[in-house]
Amino acid sequence: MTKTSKSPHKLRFAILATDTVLFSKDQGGLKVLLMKVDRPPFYVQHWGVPGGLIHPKETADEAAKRHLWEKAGAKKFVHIEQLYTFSALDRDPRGRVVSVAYLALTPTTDIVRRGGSEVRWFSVENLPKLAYDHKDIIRTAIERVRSKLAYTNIAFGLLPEEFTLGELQRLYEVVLRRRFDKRNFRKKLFSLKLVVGTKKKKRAGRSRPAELYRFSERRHKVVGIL
Amino acid sequence: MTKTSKSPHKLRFAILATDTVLFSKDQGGLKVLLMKVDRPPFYVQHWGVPGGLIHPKETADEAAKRHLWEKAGAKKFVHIEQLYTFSALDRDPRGRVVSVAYLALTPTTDIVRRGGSEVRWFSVENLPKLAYDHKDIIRTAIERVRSKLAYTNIAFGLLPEEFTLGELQRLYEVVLRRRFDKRNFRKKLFSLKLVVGTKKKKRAGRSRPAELYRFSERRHKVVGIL
DNA sequence: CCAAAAGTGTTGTCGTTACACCCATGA
DNA sequence: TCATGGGTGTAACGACAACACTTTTGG
Repeated sequence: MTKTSKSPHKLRFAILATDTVLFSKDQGGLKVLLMKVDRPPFYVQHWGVPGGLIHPKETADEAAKRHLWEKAGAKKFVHIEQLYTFSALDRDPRGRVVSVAYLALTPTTDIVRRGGSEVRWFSVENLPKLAYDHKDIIRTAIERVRSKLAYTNIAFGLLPEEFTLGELQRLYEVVLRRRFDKRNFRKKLFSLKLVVGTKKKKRAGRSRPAELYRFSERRHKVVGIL
Repeated sequence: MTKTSKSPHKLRFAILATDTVLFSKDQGGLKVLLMKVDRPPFYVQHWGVPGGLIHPKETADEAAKRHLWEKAGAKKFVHIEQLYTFSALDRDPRGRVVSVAYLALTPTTDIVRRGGSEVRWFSVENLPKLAYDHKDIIRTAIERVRSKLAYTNIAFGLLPEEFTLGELQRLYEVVLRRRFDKRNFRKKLFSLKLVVGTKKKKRAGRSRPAELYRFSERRHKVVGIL
């Protein structure tokens, strides 16, 4: 029973937006992409996740992808999924805005600078002042990523096509804030046939070169890992 | 970065609604509450889940609860959670309506008849013609309930305060469409301390009376059951 | 006494954990 | 040759699966 039409203006009180939490990782840990928001009187020198209005002729998914590209210059995100819809009355002090939030993952920290506001990656451990309800949105997104690492293969969204098992394990360790046993971790990935070895080696620094692996499937798949 | 205000009318093209999939169970299995929709030319003799507009002064959650009560007379639902936001352009042929869908659970099949359209419980195995995208919404809701039975205690939403372990097990069996071993099933529930016995007995028909149990906590809690 | 569902323990298997040493490389 | 991270197997333990008989009641 979705309701109605002829749509008097009174029914169309709300503005619809999307907000997308885009994650990447570097050796330090999980990063979120934020843009500077500088809107007195409420949000001077605050930051927020990229987002914007949904247009009349696009779905929420389309809007999320478009804004990621237009606002933040992020194009190569590998995974995007709907996160939650935030509808608190006062989430935007300027008026009623309902936002469909998304979670996206990218293997790189490269972003194309396009006009507009400053864009930066922040460590999730050390976020700046956030505008609107973006703190809630980001918290929800972090919880989602954490839980999904445990029972899906989404890690592929945060790693390049080829990676070492050390990199993969470090990803799990920094995001989930716990340590794993190297041998058991590898055994699990192999027994689930989640990764396959290429024959290539990657040398890094002064230590023994590691074999490069790739995910056997690079689409979202639920498989109990932990 | 939720956007903007002063809100010219052009920005407010969409109508916001909620749609709620309310489940209950009887001995046959999972039931969904549907209301008759009779809107020529598209949806003659179709059915849909209860829902309606979000008001300017309420959140999506509030709207979902209100409509469950106002439209369907369902008051005693025990659990409600946001499911997914559906925003396809043509989901409502009369105009752009974005719907925040909810999933709710109730232990009883009682509903208070209030004015308006006919309201009925349908088995999820045998749904009628559905209006709008309600087939998608219901499918999504069924998947969600199934997966949540496996790793949370939401079953409490579908059972009365006191129930027998046979009832609980049958609930799992009909919803997940598989059989469980009685002893292992009970062992698991006890070892997780999910249920506690009252001393009361329930006699049913001509067989041995079963002890009544209750959930040790009746709030949503994630615990690996299966 | 028969039918129907409730209730109760043990054993084998398989997955998870814990654990320590050698290898290849660059400095 | 030393420091760094890569790579490998095994044994103990615990969780899960399989399995059958006795109990209580109403008819």
